[in-house]
Amino acid sequence: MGKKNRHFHILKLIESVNVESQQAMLDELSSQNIEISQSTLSKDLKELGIIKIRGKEGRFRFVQTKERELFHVGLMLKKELLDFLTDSILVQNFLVLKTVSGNASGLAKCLDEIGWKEIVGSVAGDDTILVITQNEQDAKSVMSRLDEIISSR
Amino acid sequence: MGKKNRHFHILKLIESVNVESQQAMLDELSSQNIEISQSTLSKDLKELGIIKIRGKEGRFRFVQTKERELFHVGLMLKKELLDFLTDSILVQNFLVLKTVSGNASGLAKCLDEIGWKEIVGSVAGDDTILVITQNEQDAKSVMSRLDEIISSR
DNA sequence: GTGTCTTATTGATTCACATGAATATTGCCT
DNA sequence: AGGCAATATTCATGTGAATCAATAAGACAC
Repeated sequence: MGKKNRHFHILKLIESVNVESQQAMLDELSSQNIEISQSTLSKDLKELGIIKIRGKEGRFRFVQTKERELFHVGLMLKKELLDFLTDSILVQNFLVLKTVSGNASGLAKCLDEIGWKEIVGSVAGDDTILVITQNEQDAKSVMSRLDEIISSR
Repeated sequence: MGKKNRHFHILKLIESVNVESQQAMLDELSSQNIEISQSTLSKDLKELGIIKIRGKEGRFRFVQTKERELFHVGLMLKKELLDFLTDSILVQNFLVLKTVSGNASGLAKCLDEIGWKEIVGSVAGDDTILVITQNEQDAKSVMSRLDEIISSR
């Protein structure tokens, strides 16, 4: 069972079951045949941006912080969604992004969430995204930021 | 420069420039500051399913085979798109797949292209895919195939 | 503060993957 | 067939990620 899948299960876990400690999580995961050590779990939680808080009645809960969700979105952009980007064209203060068919909307949403300040908004079809910026400078900036991420893959 | 990005450039290359040998490719790539050995290129081409054929006038060309494009789609499903799958629900001969918002269409297209025989067709919205099969048995089969891929990530 | 339960970090290890040099194989021309 | 150019494969190596055991650090009750 891979790491990604384990993360998926951990996220499910903190939403549904009431776990109050990492040990409880380990037990739950174990019952799903996911056997990991406490140190690995601790790192997983860190990666996922999950923290422990004290809810009502003094009970503990684990929740995912917004910052880290965003961090996660950033990773997603880097590792996955950009694989579907096939072309980018600069047109004045617009950036036209071409993607593998069907993936424009997903990539556009991701760009939205990441909230780069240069981007005013975007419209997505099936395989094309129109990214709108205030001026040509900003459009260029977005393009180079994307290029940078892409070439590091 | 990562492998994925290199693959991207190689695919671009065989569409635009007329390269008739791996050596020519290496030179082209080199002019883009991508320096790799011939053995690495050979492996890249294999992964991408690119073969050498003799076109008109006896000139050689490199093209991507359909089989390998499909293989690539399979990898994409495995490595990337399935990350956006958050839930799957079996309803008689339907499978309802929930995804991260915006990614339903991309995943559905991928499933279409992969052409599993159990799948009659699919409809995708923003975050939901309805996969239609002939009967409950087929729907179950699709679900377990997806599960298998997911848990191996 | 002390002790205990919980979580984070460190250090060592393993493992998979990517790569290039060297070599083998293939395919083609004569 | 022989020989050459192009491509594929093998083998050894390096690198980074993932993991766990052990330990440190932190939180909290008393």
